[in-house]
Amino acid sequence: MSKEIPKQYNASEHEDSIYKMWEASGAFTPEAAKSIGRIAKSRNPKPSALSSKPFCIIMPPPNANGALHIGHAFEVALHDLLVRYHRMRGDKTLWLPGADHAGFETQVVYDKKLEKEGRNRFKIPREELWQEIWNFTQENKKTMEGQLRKLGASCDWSREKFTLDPDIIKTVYATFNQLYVDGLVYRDNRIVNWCTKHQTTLSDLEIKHVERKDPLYYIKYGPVTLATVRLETKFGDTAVAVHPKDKRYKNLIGKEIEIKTLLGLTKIKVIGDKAVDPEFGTGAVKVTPAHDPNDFEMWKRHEQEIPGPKSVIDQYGRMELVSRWPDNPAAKKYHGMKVLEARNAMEKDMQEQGLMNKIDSEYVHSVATCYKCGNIVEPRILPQWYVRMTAPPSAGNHKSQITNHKSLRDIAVEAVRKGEIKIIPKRFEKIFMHWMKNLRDWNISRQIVWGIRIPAWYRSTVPPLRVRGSEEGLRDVHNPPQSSHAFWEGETEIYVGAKPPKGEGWIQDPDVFDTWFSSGQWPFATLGYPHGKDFKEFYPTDVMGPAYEILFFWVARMIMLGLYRTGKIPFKTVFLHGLVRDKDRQKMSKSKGNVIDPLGVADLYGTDAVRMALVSGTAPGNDPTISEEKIKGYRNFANKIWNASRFVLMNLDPLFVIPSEVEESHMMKHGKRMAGQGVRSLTGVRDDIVLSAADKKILKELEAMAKKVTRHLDKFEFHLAGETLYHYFWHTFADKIIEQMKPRLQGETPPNLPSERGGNESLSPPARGGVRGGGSDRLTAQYILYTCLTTSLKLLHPFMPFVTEAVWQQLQHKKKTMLITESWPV
RNA sequence: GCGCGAUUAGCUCAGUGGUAGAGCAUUCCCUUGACAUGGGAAAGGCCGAAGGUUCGAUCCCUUCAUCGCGCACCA
Repeated sequence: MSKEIPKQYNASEHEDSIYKMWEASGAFTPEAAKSIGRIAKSRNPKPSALSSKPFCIIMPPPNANGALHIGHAFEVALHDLLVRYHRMRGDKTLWLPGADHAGFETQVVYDKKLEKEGRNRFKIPREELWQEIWNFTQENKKTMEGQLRKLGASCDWSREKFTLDPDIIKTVYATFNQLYVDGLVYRDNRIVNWCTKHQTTLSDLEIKHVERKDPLYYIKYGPVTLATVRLETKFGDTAVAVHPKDKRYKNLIGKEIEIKTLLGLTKIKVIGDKAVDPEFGTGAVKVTPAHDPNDFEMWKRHEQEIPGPKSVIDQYGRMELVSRWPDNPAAKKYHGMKVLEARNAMEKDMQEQGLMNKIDSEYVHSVATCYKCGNIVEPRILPQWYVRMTAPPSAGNHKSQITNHKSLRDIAVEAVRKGEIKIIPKRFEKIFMHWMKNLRDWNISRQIVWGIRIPAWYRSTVPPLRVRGSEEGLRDVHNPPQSSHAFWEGETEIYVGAKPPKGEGWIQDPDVFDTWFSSGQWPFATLGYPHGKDFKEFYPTDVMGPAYEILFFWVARMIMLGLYRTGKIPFKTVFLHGLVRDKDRQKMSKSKGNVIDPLGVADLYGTDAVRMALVSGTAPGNDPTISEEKIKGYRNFANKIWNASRFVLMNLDPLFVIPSEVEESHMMKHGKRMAGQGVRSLTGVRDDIVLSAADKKILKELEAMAKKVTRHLDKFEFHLAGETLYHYFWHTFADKIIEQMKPRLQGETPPNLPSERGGNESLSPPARGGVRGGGSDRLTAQYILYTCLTTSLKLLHPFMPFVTEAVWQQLQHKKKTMLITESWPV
C-alpha cells in the first residue's frame, strides 16, 4: 500500500473528486444526520455527544454581480467549519446556500459595464435592461456556485435560493402588505438623500459622511448676517431662523425683513427655532427646506408661518431657476450650472455687489456622500416608501404579530437585550444598541430597475406631471417609468398589492425595494414561511455569520422583520467576522493590486491551506490578515498531515490490525465502560492491547486535546481550536509520538522503553511482518498511532476537509465510510 | 460631538491576576527510511504612558497619548 501513496499531498488531484463524492452521497443534506447517528449508536449505546437536534445556518447570499473574493472564502471557511462540526456531532444539519440579486450594488456594477460599452441605462427600456441584468446575474450565480464547491462548502444545493425566486418575492410582497395594513410602511413626500450620479435615493446607511474643508460664507440678509456653506441654495430660502432666546435677534422674530439678493429685492420672514445654535457663526441661518434636511424639519415645525420648500436644484445637481424666475437675468445666468460652479460664480458676484461680509476659508465640516461613487448627496424632496422604525403599529387595523404594540426597533432591541439573540463578539452588541437608539425611518424606495418592484399602485385624477427640466427641454435622459418624481402630485389613490385593483388608470410604482428590505426577510423566506416543512424544523436558525460591516444593513433588519413577521427571532447567534486584509493590514482592492484571488491560491496551494490560513491567527470579529506566505505555511501543514498519515498507514500491519475493527471495538469498549457517565474516553482498548502508563498518558492527552478543541468550537473560538490542532498534530503527534513509536513498530523495543533515535542502523534491522516476541507491543504502538491519527483527522476535518478526507479514504476500512459523516470523537 | 476597538518579538497576530506565546523572517547545524512543503537548536519583548486596586497587574479600574472603525440633521 505504501508505494501507492505519493510523498507529497497534491491538493488538486483530490479536491474535485472528493467534493463530488460528498455531494453525490447526500452528505450535505440534513437527512445525512440519520446515518451518522446510526453508526455512532452502533458503537456507543449512549452517545452523549450526539443529538438529533436541528442545526441550521442560512448562508449570507453572495452578490450575484461578480466572482467570489477572499472575503467570501473566509466566510465560507467559518460557516463550513461550523456546519461540518455540527454534522459530525450528529445534529440534523442544514446549510442553505443562496445568491443575492443585490439591487443597487448590482445596478452600479452593471452601470459601469454599460458605461464601458458606451451605453447608458437611462436610454434602455426597462424590460430590456432588466432582462440584461438578469442574464448577467445568472451567469455570475453559476460561477459562484462552482466557486463555492471549490471552496468545499458543504451546503445543501437542493435547497438553494435566489433572492428573486418567485416564492421569495411572494413572501416579500406579503410582508410589505402586512406592514402597510399595520401602518408600519407609509408613503411620504419628504427630503431624501439623492445621488445625482446614480439617480436614486439612498437610505441613511448608504451615505458616508466625509470631512471636507469648504468656505463658510457670511452673507448679508438685510439687517442680519448669516453663515452658510451652501451659497447656491440661497435661491431656495424661505425664511431666516434664529434661536428664540437670542437677544440680538429677538425683536426680529416673526417679522419680515427686506433683503437684497442676486435676484433683486425680496422679503423674507424671521423665525425662532431652538435648533439654531446661537454660538455658531452669527447665530442666524437661512432656511432652505428643499435642499437641507435640517431646514426641511424646521419648515415642518413652522409650516403655518413660512412658505413651503422652493426647489432650485434639479436631479442632476444643476441649478434650476428659470421656471420660477423666467424673466430674471441673474436666474438665467446661474441656471443649468452645476452646484459648485454656481457657488463659485455667486461668490464672485456677491462680493462685487457687496452682499458678502466675509469668507472663512478654513471651515471644516462633514458632508454626506454616496457610499458607492463618493459624490456629494443632494437632498431633494421626493415621495418614497418608508418603514416606520420607532413607532408602534397604528391602533385599530393592527393585524401583526407584534405584541404589545411595540415598534420594530423595540422588539429587536429587546431580543438582544434579553439575550435571546447573542451577538459575538459581544462588543458588537453595544454598537448594535447604539445604532438602534438613533434609528430613523427607513426609505425603501429606489429609482432603479434592478430589484423587486414595489407592489403599489396609484391612480390619479390629474395626469402625472412631467418632470420639470431645463428650458431646452429634457435632455432625453429621463425614462419615465424609472422615476417616481412625477407621481406624488398626481397620486390620489394608493393601492398595495401584487396586482392592480379593478378599474382603469392604475399605474404601478416604478421604484424597486431597497435590496435590504427583501434580504431582511431571508431566513424565514428561504425556509418557506409560514407552512414550509423546513421552516417548522429549522426556524429559528442557529447561527448567522456575516461580516460586521453589514450588522446594520442586514442583521438588524433581519431581526426586526423576522420578529415582526414570524413572531420569532430569525437566529440565535450572530457571529460577526472581520474583513480580510493583506499582511500590511491594508484593505484589499483592485486598485492597490493587493487582492488575493481565493480560487487562484486554492489552485496553487489547496483549498485547505487557504481556509486554514484565513481561520487561524485572528480572534473573532477582528480583521484577518492573509498573505501567500501564510497560505504556504498551511499548505505545508496539509502535507504534514498527509505524510504523518502515510507513515502510519505504511506501518499498520494489514494481517494484524484491521483499522476499522480496532477503532470500532475501542469505541464499543468505551461505550460499555463509560456507559452512564456520559463521557467517552480514548484509553479503553481491546483485550489484546497492553497499554503502559506512558501509552495511557498519550491517549489521555489526545482526549484532553479533543475536548479542548470541542470547547473552543462551542465558543466560536475557531482560531484557538485551529491552533490547538495545528500544534498537537505537528509538534506532539508527528514530532514526538510518531518518533517514539518508531522502534516499537519494529518489534524490538520492549514497551515503555524511551525511544532512541536509531543511530546505528545495522543493529536495528527492519522488522516488517512482525516479530513474534514483540507482537503485542507492536500492536499497541499501531493502535496508539491509529487512534491519534483518526481522532486528529476527525477534529481537523472541519478546518481542512479535503486532505483529511483524502487520507481517510486511504484507510482501508471494512466498511467504506466518509470522514464527513463520521462522528465527532468526544 | 457621541460610541466601539487597538497598542505584546523585526513583521502579522494570539493569550493569561502569579517565570511571556505562535507563524513568518533571522542565525547555526542536519541530504537520519513518513515528510527538505522536513528535523534539531539559537537569538529576539520594561506586553503604549502615568496613576490606582492587589501579596502580586501585560491582564482589572481611572486618566492620557497614538492609530483604526462606527454613528451623527453643527448651518
